[in-house]
Amino acid sequence: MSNLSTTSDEILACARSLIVAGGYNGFSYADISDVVGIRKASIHHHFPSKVDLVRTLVARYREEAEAGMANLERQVSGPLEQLRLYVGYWEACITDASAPFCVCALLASQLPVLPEEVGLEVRAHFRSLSAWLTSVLERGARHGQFQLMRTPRAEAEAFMATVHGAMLSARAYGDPKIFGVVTGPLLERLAPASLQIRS
Amino acid sequence: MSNLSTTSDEILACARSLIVAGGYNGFSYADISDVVGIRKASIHHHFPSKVDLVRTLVARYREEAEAGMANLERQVSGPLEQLRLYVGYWEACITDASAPFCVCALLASQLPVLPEEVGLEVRAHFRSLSAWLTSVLERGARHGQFQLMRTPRAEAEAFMATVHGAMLSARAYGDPKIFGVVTGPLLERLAPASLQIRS
DNA sequence: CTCTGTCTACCTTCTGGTAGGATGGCTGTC
DNA sequence: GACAGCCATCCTACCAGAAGGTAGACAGAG
Repeated sequence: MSNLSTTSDEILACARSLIVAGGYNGFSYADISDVVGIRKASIHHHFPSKVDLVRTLVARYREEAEAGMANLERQVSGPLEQLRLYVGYWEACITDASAPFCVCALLASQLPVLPEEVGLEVRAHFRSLSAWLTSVLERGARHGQFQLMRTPRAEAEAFMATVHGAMLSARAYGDPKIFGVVTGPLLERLAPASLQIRS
Repeated sequence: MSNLSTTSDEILACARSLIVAGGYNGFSYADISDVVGIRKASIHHHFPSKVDLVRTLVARYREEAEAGMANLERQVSGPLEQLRLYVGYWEACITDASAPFCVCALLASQLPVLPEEVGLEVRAHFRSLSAWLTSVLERGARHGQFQLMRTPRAEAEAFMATVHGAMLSARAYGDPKIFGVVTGPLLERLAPASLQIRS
């Protein structure tokens, strides 16, 4: 508990970036071993199996995501501003290429070949993100800041799907700007210019 | 050239469904061998390397996609109806679970770990799909059937991203209906009820 | 008699995983 | 303070199986 970055943290961070690049079957213990500078067997000491490693990694990712949402709830008042910051977060990640894809979105695409335990964590992330977006949209609609054409839930699902699709397109084109092109209009549509003055 | 379904066609079809399930690193020659009922070595006779197999597979997928778009251009007059059929095609694929994901969308998510030749084909698909959607939206806007809030290109990118995101969500939730929930409003937004009468 | 498609048999490298030994810090006891 | 024991971490060495791929034999069709 002494140093800020323990070996197991390093392993998790490394595995995360490898998963973001290529998914569950896109990396091996040997890859981590190369990057972290540790033997394969030592990784097994921290995470007995690959499933353990990835389950832990996704669980931690989920915690961070929930913490991020809670933070937006506490520190940001306006629903529109909350969504803007959420999208802005990803725009920054993609632009600086630090983590240009959501771990759970990537893993979800391979759900059929994922170990069950990992799949469950991935699904849970989708549910919790969708639930938060739903609550933000609902509040925005109540306050008259958003004009929803559907139920908050449906709009939230569409919002989430579009953000994920925008990540994919940015990767496919190899152009971070496309993420902004796709997500920008999303916010404008929810809150037409006439309602945006107060934000 | 005698039978309608040659061995190499069977291999391609099998590989396609395996890729749709788990991506490039999610299947092996042995998996195909099991399904098709042929030895691994025989697969190598048709496709010397895995890269050959997947490149061919994606190239063929692209041909089919272009043929599908050309077909819509020829046989369907209204831009709105074209988009409706495009979305409906995927809705059907997802509902009957026959091919519940776009091969290129799935591969695009793993672009960083894809062999370069495959990556090029995948990108080409994104460009051609986006170009077709742009032209459909442009035509619809000219004819007054669509109300675009952005350039046709930007709307096309958003449309494509949302469809891909909807596939992902349907998979994540394990619920085909979510695809319709997300994509339905897409069309309504482009062509508000007041303009939809004629379609 | 060649060419296509399939086979068996084999190779090399990678993969996730295990066994067991060295090191070194922490704790409890005298 | 010295010492024993314990435990966490990392190591070397190994394993079985899966990965993609090759060599060469055989059968049948043209």
